[in-house]
Amino acid sequence: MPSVTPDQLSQTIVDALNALANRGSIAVSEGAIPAAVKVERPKNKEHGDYATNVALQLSKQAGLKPRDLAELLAQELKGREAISAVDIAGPGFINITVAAAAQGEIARAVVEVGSAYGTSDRFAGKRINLEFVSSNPTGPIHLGGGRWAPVGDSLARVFTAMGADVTREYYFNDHGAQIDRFSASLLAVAKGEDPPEDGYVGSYITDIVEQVVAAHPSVVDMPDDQAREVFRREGVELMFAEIKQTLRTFRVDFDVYFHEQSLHDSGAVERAIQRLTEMDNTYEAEGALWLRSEKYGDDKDRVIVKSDGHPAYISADLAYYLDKRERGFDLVVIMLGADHHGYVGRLMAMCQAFGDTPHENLEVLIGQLVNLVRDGQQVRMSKRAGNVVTLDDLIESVGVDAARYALVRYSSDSSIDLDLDLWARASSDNPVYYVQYAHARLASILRNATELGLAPAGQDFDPSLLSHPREGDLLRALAEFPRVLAAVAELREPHRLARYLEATAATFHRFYDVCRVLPHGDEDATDLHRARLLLVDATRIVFARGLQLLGVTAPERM
RNA sequence: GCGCCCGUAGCUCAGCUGGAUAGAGCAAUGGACUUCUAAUCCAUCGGUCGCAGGUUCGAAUCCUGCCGGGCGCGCCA
Repeated sequence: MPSVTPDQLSQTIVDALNALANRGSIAVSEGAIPAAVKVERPKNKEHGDYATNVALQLSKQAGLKPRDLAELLAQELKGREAISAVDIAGPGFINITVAAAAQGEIARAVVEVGSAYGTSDRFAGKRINLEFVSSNPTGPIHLGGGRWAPVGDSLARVFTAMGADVTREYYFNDHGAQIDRFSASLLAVAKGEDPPEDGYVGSYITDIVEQVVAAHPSVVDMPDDQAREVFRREGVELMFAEIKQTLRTFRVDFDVYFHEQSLHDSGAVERAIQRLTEMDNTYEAEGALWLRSEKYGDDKDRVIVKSDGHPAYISADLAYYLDKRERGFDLVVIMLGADHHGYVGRLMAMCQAFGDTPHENLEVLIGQLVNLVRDGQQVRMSKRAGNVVTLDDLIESVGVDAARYALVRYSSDSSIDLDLDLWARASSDNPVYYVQYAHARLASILRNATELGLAPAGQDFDPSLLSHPREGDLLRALAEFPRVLAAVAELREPHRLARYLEATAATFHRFYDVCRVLPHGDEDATDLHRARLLLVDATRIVFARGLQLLGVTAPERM
């Protein structure tokens, strides 16, 4: 008997609908029957293992009352293999109970494919560029951009699991006025002066000055222009190194570190502007060159070359986007903090001005702000950075696993307050420990089984033995995993994976509480022991894979 | 003034892109370890889903208008 996943159940229902239509039992036209129907897991256990609302959806077209259509469909489904009971409830829901044997097969199916379980080819052939964090090299990574570090990385991992060809990219804004302010700030501190207006402050500035002076003692005797240049070059280099180190510590490995300066040096900016001009998407006015962004949905037209002849900030973004597309990416995703959401309109307009399709070739994801809370008080100032809270602050307070998990656990649409005391705690209050503990427990059972010389059921596996309600719950949870990964990829929402793992951890702990896996003392091992061991094996695989996709370690012991 | 995000239990947040009696953790109270990790489990308590309309078989979810909070609205980057 094949295993029953929600997708397979959906297919079974579609087949049943087609059978009814072909027989003329329902008057639904060929194309009206969907390729897939919604199969849900009812919250109420009395509503079976799975439920579908398809009778409610199709009743109007079929010219039948929902319950009558449900009745016809239920009769059609009843004879099907793997389905043990079909009931109609409420306005026309069809509640399905799956045969234990078919459900038990899920354990075998998971173990057979191992860590590949849940992957698919739905993004096969798609080349995706993910740009995230992209914190300026004028200071440590702040939490606005830092929130995207684990989220973007996790998305990359899931896209890859869906067959996509993914590039993680970090954009260094190492050109322009802010870098000037940065080097001016370094110089001022070196000379014992107050930093300039809009300058950068914080102990990290002093650190950099000390390092630059130590490496280049002569800098203190240079004229300001020369000294500023040394501070600029060396200071930015030190910030690059520090940012990369933070990311490495955080287990976020970028494939490309892209420097804004290179777009200006290579002439890419001019080429992009020329391209837009050829497409009649620019015009000159008031001494500046403008992009016709309003025509493509932006609030207003935007200056791309200022009246002083210097390119505006957006000009590099034009060139950068074009560069990504020319490198062959079908989809360009840019992840920004909420403080940059005002930029979305012009980015989308830019995309369209190049002849591309917004939301298809370019997506901009906005992450709301992250606050840190300690002792019930919002952490406002960083020792390091003076005016912002940094990713390093979070990592130092709670560790890499908890920091990654805490940032990836919530919808990016919500601003969040992270309680540092909670996330630093090694207890069940802390969701990351709760999930990791489930994995450690599973690993422990498998370890003990090995010591007992007991192996999971193999060819002789009898899936119908896994008939305990807790086993059914756990099997259905495992069957959800592919759907969860698909939702994460489609919606670009990795927090769904974290929530799934938490719910599945709870399901597993409940199973563990009442279903003894290994034989007691000198008891002989039965087929049930070995079947449950297979289920444990499958569950551990899902936790290991899920945690890996979140970039969080899956400990063997805790 | 305009735009984006949020508003769900005392607190922190989910809610499978419209489904059935709205969920979890924490906090509070009371239980469960001679057996695979108690970093666990069970029970109880806790709600006008910000407010008001609308759409339909059905709305926390979609639409409109208010209220409240966050963040933005530059020839800065």
